[in-house]
Parts: sequence; structure tokens; C-alpha cells
Amino acid sequence: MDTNPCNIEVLLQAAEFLERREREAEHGYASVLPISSQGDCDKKIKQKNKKLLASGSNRSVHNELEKHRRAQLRHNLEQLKQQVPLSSDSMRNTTLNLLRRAQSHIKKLQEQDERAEQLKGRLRWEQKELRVRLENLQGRGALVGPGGNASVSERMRNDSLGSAAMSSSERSDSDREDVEVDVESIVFDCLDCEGLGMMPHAGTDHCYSSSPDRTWL
DNA sequence: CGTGGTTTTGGCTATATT
DNA sequence: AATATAGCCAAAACCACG
Repeated sequence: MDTNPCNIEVLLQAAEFLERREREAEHGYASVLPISSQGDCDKKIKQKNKKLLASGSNRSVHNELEKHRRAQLRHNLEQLKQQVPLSSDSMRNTTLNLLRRAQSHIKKLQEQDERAEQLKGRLRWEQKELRVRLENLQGRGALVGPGGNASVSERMRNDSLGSAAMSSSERSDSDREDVEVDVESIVFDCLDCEGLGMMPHAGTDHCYSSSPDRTWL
């Protein structure tokens, strides 16, 4: 094999010419690479060729890889677009605006999550308090004796617990589990009341309201 | 004509290989 | 340590659209 550098130069120049012609036909514009004049110093050409050879001597491979990379980028941006609620304002749907919207959307979700956690803690505390109250009331009812005093059960019924008047012994374990689950529902319903669920996006993905078939206390 | 997107290209850096 | 390779980035040129 002849590895004469002069021959390599000739081959590279030929390849360059062909590529340039192909590109012109395809895109209508020429390469931005300066076309070296006949009188160009060998030093420059050799430097360039050295780099070309060092980088695989094939620009088109590099171009293809770059195309692939950009395609991947576009795909990811497309996916991001699906996740971020559509802008209701007159903002144009540019990449920059998409990224800005994504940023504010993430911030909004974080705040929403934070407030939901706070409310959840508060409601858990309230639930605990109410349970204690219920136990106390039931304890007093037991002192009255079986068969029961009507006024005690009446008081229990009128208690702020409402349907919680059902004695704990009458509740199955699964019922107790329902209580836990329903607390979650209350949390998110309250969140909606406080305007936390107000997203510009009308999709159900971000809607925290409880399902209608949920059983309440 | 301005703006945003696309393509090509070369440079740079991190990592792998020899 | 030197070299090869992969991937990212920015500049420049071009294109499409309002």
C-alpha cells in the first residue's frame, strides 16, 4: 500500500470536492470550509489533513453522529413538551420558552408538594386528636353500662365526628385502613379548595381530586 | 427583515486503548 | 505516555416563516 502523504492529500482533496458538490446539490449551499488555493502553503494543508485524519478522516461520519445527537435532543424536547402544561398566554412555543415553562412548572410542583405535605401533617394530627376524643367518649359510654344511656349515644352522634359515632369495635381493620386512605383524599380535596390544583393544564394527570367512588368516614 | 431552527464544521475534553 | 474515540459545544451559513 502506498501511504505517500502527497497521495493522501490528493485523495482528501478529491473527497472534499465530491462532498462539497453533493452538499451543494442537497442543500443549495457550499461548504464553509475555505477552498485552498493552489499557492497555499503545504504547512496549512498538512495541519488540516492531520486533524482530519486524526478525527477519523471522515467528516460525514461526524456529521451523521451530530445529526443523531440533534435528533435525540429534539426527541427529548418533544417529551418535555408532553410533560409541561401548554402555555395559555401568547408566548411563542420556542425551545427557550419551553425550557422556561418547564422550569416554572417544576417550581410550582415543588411548592404544591410542600404545601400538601404540610396539610397532610396537620390533618394527621387532627385525626389523632379526634381519635383520642372518641376513645374518651367511648370510655365514658362504657361506664354507663351495656344497653346504654340514650343521651350518651345521642351526644356521640351529635359529635363533630359525625359518622365516627360507630364504635371502634364495630369497625373492621379494612375500615380503619379506609380511614387512612380517606385522609389522603381530604388532603388533596382541600388542596384543590386552596387553589393548589389550579394548573393551566386541564389534564387529569395533575388533578388530585378524589375519585367519586371513594368511601368517606 | 427579524427570529428561531437546522446543518456543517472544527475545537475541546474526558475516557478508552495501545 | 501517546494515541484513538466519543460526545458536547459554539460559530457560521442557510432556511422557513410571519
